[in-house]
Amino acid sequence: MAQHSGRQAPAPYHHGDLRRSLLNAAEAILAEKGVGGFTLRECARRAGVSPAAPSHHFGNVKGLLSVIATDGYNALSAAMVSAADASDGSSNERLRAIGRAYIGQALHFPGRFRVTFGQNTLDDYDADLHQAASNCFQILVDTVTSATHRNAMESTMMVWSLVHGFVSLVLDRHTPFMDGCAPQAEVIDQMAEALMEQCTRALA
Amino acid sequence: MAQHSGRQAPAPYHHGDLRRSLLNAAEAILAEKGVGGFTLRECARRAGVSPAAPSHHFGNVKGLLSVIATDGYNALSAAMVSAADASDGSSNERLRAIGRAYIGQALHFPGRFRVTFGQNTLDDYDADLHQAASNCFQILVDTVTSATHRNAMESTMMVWSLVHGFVSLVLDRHTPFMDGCAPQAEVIDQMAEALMEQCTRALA
DNA sequence: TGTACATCAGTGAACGCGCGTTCACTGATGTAC
DNA sequence: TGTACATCAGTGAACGCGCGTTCACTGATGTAC
Repeated sequence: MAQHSGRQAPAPYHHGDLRRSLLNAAEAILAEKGVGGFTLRECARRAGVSPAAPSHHFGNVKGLLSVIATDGYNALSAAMVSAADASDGSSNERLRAIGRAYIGQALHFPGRFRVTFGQNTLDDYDADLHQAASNCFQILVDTVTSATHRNAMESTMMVWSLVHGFVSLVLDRHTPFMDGCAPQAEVIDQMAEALMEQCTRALA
Repeated sequence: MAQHSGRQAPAPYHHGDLRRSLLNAAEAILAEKGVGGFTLRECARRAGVSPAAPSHHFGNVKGLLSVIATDGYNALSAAMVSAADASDGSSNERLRAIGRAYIGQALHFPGRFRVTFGQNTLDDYDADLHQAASNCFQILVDTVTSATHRNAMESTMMVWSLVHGFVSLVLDRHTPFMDGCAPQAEVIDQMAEALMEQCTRALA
């Protein structure tokens, strides 16, 4: 790769940052084709390296997908926390904020979302992955709990199921509410907002 | 295949009912491995025929999956209608009944559910498929509409997202509410019931 | 500062594999006369 | 009823393909002295 203009982060090795490039390529493929359409060879191809290169960074295909899933949980946790903190601070607004954050992360990073929450073909004993998933769920539980007087677990699953179902339907193109009209982000956002509104009402 | 005891439906051809056997095998594979793990060859293997046999009934792999998806929509429609009719008839009970029916179909026939609602690799121009999907959605819309005074489309997406998200999380093993305890159907049913209760409250 | 060596990132060819589909075929079933 | 023929379900070998991973390797970078 030729260097572009200006000072960049020093390219430490041959490629620069192949690990990052491979992860980016992987997310792009996952977004386009889903987990079932992902191959390590295409990932290498898009990053411009030989098919053997990824093994130096991730071992094998499960290793790479596990890293993406872990990153996905951590990014989602960070997005939810910062959205809640940026809200007006009422427990209800915090709840809506993390709902929006979940939907936003899924729709903006569908590749990551699909491997994070899709049918699990990852290493069941990856400690980092478990920890990241557990942290993420805890953020949801805590926020929901402080926004409702109802059963905490039921309320949490209510919120989670709702936002998870919505983004799943949107990503998988089951969107009859958009019939005909081109997939405009605005229509989706409005619907998401309406769902969160109904949801907080149910938990009030 | 040797005939078993007693009179059976007459075996019309060589295999008997290969078409049905292939569909059953396909659903089993899809339930175990998801759409990404499905192969036509394994399907033929499980049905006990050569790899070329399925092409006589379905053309190719997309053809088979499209039939399963169409069947999935039709079975879901039938299940929702009969559940609603078997309820006490109040619009709220009808709504809960179809919610339960959706969850029940998905959890009892996960293979079918995954291909019906998963990331779409099917023929976009399959008229039967479109019709079945459209009918199915209409049943949902009609039932929801008569159970709420709120915006029909928003309410419909609320119910659909909720049940769809819940079964997706359960099928993909994201069930922290069952932490540790073996996956008991009872725990899942209780949670589903609680979610439907909260949902109908939101729409009341 | 120079030099020898260890480490490490990436190469490219090769492996064995299972896949979807095609093909000419076989043999059973159905039908016209 | 018998017979010739058409139809149809399923066979099994073969095809070309892309896959994940392995392997010995190359050449750049880092380090000890």
